[in-house]
Amino acid sequence: MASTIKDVAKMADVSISTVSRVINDSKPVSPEARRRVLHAIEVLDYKPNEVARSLVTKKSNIIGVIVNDIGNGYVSQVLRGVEEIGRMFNYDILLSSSYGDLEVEMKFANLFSQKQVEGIILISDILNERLMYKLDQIKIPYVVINRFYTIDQAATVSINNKNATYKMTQYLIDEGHEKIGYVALRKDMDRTNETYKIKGYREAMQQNDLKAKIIYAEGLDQEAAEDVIEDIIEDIEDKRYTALFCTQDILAIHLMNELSDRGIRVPDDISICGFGGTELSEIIRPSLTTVKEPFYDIGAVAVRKLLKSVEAKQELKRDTVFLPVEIIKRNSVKTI
Amino acid sequence: MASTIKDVAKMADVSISTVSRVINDSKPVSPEARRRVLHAIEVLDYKPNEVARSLVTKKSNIIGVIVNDIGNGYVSQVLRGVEEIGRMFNYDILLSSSYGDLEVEMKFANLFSQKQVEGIILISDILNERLMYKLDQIKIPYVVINRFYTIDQAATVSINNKNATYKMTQYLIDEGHEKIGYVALRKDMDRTNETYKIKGYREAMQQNDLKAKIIYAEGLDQEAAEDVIEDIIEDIEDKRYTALFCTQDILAIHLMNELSDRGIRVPDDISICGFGGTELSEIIRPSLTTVKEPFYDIGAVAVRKLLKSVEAKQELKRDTVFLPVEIIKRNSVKTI
DNA sequence: CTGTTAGCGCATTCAG
DNA sequence: CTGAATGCGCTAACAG
Repeated sequence: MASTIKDVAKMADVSISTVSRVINDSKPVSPEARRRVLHAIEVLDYKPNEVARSLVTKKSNIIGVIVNDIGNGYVSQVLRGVEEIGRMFNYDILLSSSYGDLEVEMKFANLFSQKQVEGIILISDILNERLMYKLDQIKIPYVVINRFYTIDQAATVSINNKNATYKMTQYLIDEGHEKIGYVALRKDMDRTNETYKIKGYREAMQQNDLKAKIIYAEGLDQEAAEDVIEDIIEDIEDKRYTALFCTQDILAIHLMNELSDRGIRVPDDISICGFGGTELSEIIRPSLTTVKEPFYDIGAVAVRKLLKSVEAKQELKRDTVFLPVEIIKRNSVKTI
Repeated sequence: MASTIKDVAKMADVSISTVSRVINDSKPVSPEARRRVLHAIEVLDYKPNEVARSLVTKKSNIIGVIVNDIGNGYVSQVLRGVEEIGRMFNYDILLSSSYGDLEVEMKFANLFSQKQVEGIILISDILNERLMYKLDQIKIPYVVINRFYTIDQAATVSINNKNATYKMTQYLIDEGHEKIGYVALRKDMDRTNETYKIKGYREAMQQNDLKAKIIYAEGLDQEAAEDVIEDIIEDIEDKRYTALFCTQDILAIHLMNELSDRGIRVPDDISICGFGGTELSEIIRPSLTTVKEPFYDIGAVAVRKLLKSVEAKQELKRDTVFLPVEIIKRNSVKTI
């Protein structure tokens, strides 16, 4: 059995209050008593029981993180930021993965609430409004991180999607491209960031007197990429596109694969760029020119926002913090 | 303020013991009392405080997971298994990332111990013997998951590395390859699994009267791949290798990239295969033939082993559980 | 079946 | 500066 504050008190021949005081440095203790206490702590290898402490202080120093899927590269990158900054604030992370099940997420919220987490971070690709409503009800502060959906009613950290696609489109134009297609994801579009992304693209095209052309994909996987390519293969062969700007790296990569299977070379025959800046985009050949989202920073800023409000005991501001993106210029885009 | 057991008792007009009994279903309660309690719980939206409960039951239902880096794909895949199975046992996960700092890992162990975790899972690429020693001392059961190092003194889950490389080598031979090189990682080799991997490869070669040839890489990154290729480029051009078996997927992919840069086609000019079965191996073109390590299962089995021993309150068996691997046949290997 | 009591390990009044 | 006493929210004897 691990030793308790009582054991230390007995050994140091003081009361448990005194021991508590030297541990927390909460009130003056005579040098002599302190010495004895410290010595006893050392000898007994005493470590305060955080559970007992939490019960009385009502501070668990734990935040809950509910993610869609830890195995997802995006999620785990954001999680890095959350974990590292959380730790700087002396908070531990209770982690759970919902695999997209909304009901499961609700259960986790309850569980975490029972474990007295001081706040929750949601990292997901889906939107769970009921969960947010519930968290509001039980008054647990939370920050939402969602790559796809636009969140308005909660504290969240994101990038300026419109600005991001604008910049990339402008970059392509600066490289001499005029026939640029944007491959968008058609899914729940009215509530997702895709709307903003398309706006940024359109705006850049318009301002350069270029014609915007949106190509819709039904998903991000290989199959979706195949469909897209089949739809536009003739246009590509007829050189009616010099560049394709994809809404996600993974889709861009699948597109490149499909193109390559059909003997179309990137970037010689057509330029491709992505969005995300995932690890993949760097390793793939040709390496992918892409918009780098600051995943780590998003997590870091979110947790900082959360914990600052927790520590200050004042309500979380329900706004969106926007972080800057970076255009990573690599080899999938050719200068014309 | 959230409601407590007292509030429920008062509202249901029973004692707190009765409330506790219906919550835990620990002792018979009259239907009438139960009804009233349940009603009160419903109305007050009462949720038991797990911290208080932990304090008295001495069960936190939390396990600590110390990882090298959550951002690492291997780690996050294993973590999936740990999380999902842990949850089946009704355990939550306290997560921390050490980024390879041994001292930091020691601190986490202390922290977790103070938070009364019931066990710890170590997922790492490095070896921290002091940490294991410490966990033994403070008597926290733990399971080690380490892709690289061979662990003998602790409970661990792994694959049979020798058998795995044997099988892949045999597969290559079955495909008609005779001049097969094995690209190994030269680093701490006497304590890592590389030794076993090489053994498996050698054995398969020997049994087929083929000459084994080990090529050493100094790392897994692009630079290391470049060095390897430079070392053996002439041998490759002279067709003195028909296949290269790489000790890790990522290295195989970098190798493929380097080869492609030099105009050598995979698998037409040379076959390549990897080890790991990471997401990358599937997406890359040509898709990589590889040994698939069951990352998810490794995590799942590890946590099951840990929790079974915890629940049974009997000491963890300090052995290695071996899980089967699978040869994934894709397009980077050509039949000769 | 039920209520009273003690106590988990600790922080924090309140006297001294 | 220090100790005794109280209670955080809950479970688990114990007595009825």
